[in-house]
Amino acid sequence: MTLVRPPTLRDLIKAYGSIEEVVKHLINSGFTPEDISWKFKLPYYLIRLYMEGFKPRSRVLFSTVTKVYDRLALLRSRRGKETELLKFFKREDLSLDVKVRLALGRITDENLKIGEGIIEKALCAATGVAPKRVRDLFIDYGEYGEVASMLIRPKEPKLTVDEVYEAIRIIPKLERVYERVLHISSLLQNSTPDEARYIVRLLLNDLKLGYRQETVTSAIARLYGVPAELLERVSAIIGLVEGLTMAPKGEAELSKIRIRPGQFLKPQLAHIYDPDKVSYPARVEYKYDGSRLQIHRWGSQVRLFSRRGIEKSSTLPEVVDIAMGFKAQSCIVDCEVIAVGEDGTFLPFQYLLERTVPRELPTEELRERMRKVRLTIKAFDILYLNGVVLLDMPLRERRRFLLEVVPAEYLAEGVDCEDEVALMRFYNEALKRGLEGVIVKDLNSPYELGRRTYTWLKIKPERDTVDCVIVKALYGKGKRAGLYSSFLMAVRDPKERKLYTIGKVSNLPDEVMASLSSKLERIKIGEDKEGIYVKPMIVAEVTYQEIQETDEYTSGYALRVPKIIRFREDKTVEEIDDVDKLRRLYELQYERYPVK
DNA sequence: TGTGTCTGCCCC
DNA sequence: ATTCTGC
DNA sequence: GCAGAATGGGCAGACACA
Repeated sequence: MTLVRPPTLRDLIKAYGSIEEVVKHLINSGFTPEDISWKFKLPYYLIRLYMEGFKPRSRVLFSTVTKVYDRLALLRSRRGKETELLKFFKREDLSLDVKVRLALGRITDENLKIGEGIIEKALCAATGVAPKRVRDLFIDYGEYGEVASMLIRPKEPKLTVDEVYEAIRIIPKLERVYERVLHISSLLQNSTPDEARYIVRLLLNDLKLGYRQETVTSAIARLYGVPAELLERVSAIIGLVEGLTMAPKGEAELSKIRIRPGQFLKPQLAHIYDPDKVSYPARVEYKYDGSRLQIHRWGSQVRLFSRRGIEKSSTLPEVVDIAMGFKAQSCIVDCEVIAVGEDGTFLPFQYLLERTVPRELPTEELRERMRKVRLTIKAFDILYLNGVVLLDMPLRERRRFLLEVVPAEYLAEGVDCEDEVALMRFYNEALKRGLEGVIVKDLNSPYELGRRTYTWLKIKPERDTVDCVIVKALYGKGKRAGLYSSFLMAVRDPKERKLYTIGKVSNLPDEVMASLSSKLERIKIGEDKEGIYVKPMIVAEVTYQEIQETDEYTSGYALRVPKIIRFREDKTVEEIDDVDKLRRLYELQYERYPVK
C-alpha cells in the first residue's frame, strides 16, 4: 500500500525547475495567488512577484536602506543630508535608478492607488489589531509610517531591496482593493518595525525625511562631477529620475539634451503682488479662473499638459483643434484653459473640472460634456518656436513671437503699464469684467522653468468676509500630530437657533493653534475620529475666493480657498452672519460672473 | 442597481 | 489654491 | 528667498458593499 501525499513545494520545484515556473504552472491550472500562498505558506507578495517574472538581482537587504533613511531623518543641515545621500549613491551594489528612486521616495511613476484607507486595512490584516486602535494611533502619531512601526513585531531583517522595490512596482497591476491589501499586509508581516515605517511611507509617496529634491540633485552632481545647474536643467526637461540617472554620462552628454515639443516642462509660477517688486513698464494681463495648460505642437502632432504634467489631449479635443491653427511648424505655448457658455461668458471653475479632471472618457460621454461645457484658451507665453528655444529671451521678445503664432481670440488680454496708476486702472477694469484678477510681469524677464518668481505677480481682490463660529476642531497630521490643525465653521439660521456648516479653515500659526487648544478642550461637547465638537462660542471672520453650492455642508454652500482674517472676541454666536447673507453673497458673484 | 468610500505626484 | 516654517 | 509641509474647495472613476 502506497501512501499518497500532496506534492510539497520542494517536489514541485524539482519537477518544474524553479519556483517561478511552479507559480506560473499553478496559476495556469486555475489556482489563485491566495490559494498558493495559503497552501505552501508563502507570502502573498512573493507569489505576485513570481507571477510577474521576478528575478532577484542583488541580495542587498532593505534594512541597509532604512538605516540610511534613519540617518537622513536625524541630520539637520542640508549639507549633512547631502553628504549622507552622496555616501548612499556611492554604493555599487545597487543600480543608480534604484538608488535615485529610493532617495526620492518615488518607486514608480504610475499611480499606486494606495492611500490611508488601504494602509489601515493592511495594517489590521498584518497584525490582527482592531481598526479602532489603528485609527487611535494615527491620531496620536499623525502618520501611518510611524503607526506601522509601532504595530509590527520585531524580527530579523530579511527583506531585500529588490523584493521591496519590485513589490511596489507591481502594485498598479493589482486591480482589486483586497489584492492590494493582501499584498501590502504580507509585505509588512515580513518586515521589521523600521522597514515597515519606510515601506508605508514609500507607498504613500512621502518619506518625511526633510530634504528637497534639489539636495538629491546636488549630491548626484557632486558624485559625478557635473554642474548641479546643468543636472537641474536636464531634469526639468526630461524628468527628474531620467535626468539624475543620466549624470554618469557626464557634462558633454548632458549638455546635448535639448528642449523638444512633446516633452513636458515644469511651468513658471507667480508670487502674490507686492508693489515694491514691480519694475515698469510692466506687462499686465487678465488672470482667468481656469486651469494651466502647456500646449505642444510639432507638425500635426499635439500634446497638452496640465500644471503637473498630466497629458490631457484626449479629453480636450477642441484645444487640440485650436493648437492645429497655430501658425508654426512647432511650438510650446503656455496658456490657461477656461470654461465658457454659449454666449462666450465665463463659467464658474466647478464646470471646468468636469472637463479637465478626467484622463480619458468614452467618446459618447466626451461628446456630451463638450456640449455642456465649452472650452477656450487664453495664451500668455511661448517657450519654443520652430526649433528655437525662447526661454532665455525677455518676455517682451517672446510676446512678439506669441502674437505671430496664436490667433488674437486665443490670447490673454492685457496692456503694458508705465506706472502703478495704470496698473490699478486695468486691475479694476478686470474685476468689473468678472475676471479673477490680473498678473503683472516683468517685460525683461526670461521664462524660468518650474520656479515661482517675483517677475510674475498675481493680484486678486479681497472678497467679502463672513463672521462664523467654530463648531469642530480637527486633529492635525504629520508634524502637527497631537495638535488641532483646522476648524469646521458654521453660520446662523436667521430665525431658529440652529447652525449650518460652511466649510473648514486652517493655516493658522502654530502659536495661535497651541493657545486655542486648551480653550477648545474646555468647551468640548463630543468627538469622532476626525476631531472634537465644541460649544459654538469662538467667533472668527473668514474670507474666501468664491462661494460654491455643495452637498458637503449643511448650509448648502462652501467657501473656496477659505481663510481666517481674525478672531472676533467682541462677537458672540448670536451676532454672527446667517445663511441668508451667504446666499446673497453667492448670488452677488453671478452679477460679476454671468452664467448661462 | 444604487450608494458610499477612497484615491488622484487631480485641478484650483 | 494658501499659509507657515525651517534652512 | 525658497521649497516643503501642512491645510482648504471641487470633480471623476473605480471599487466595495448592501
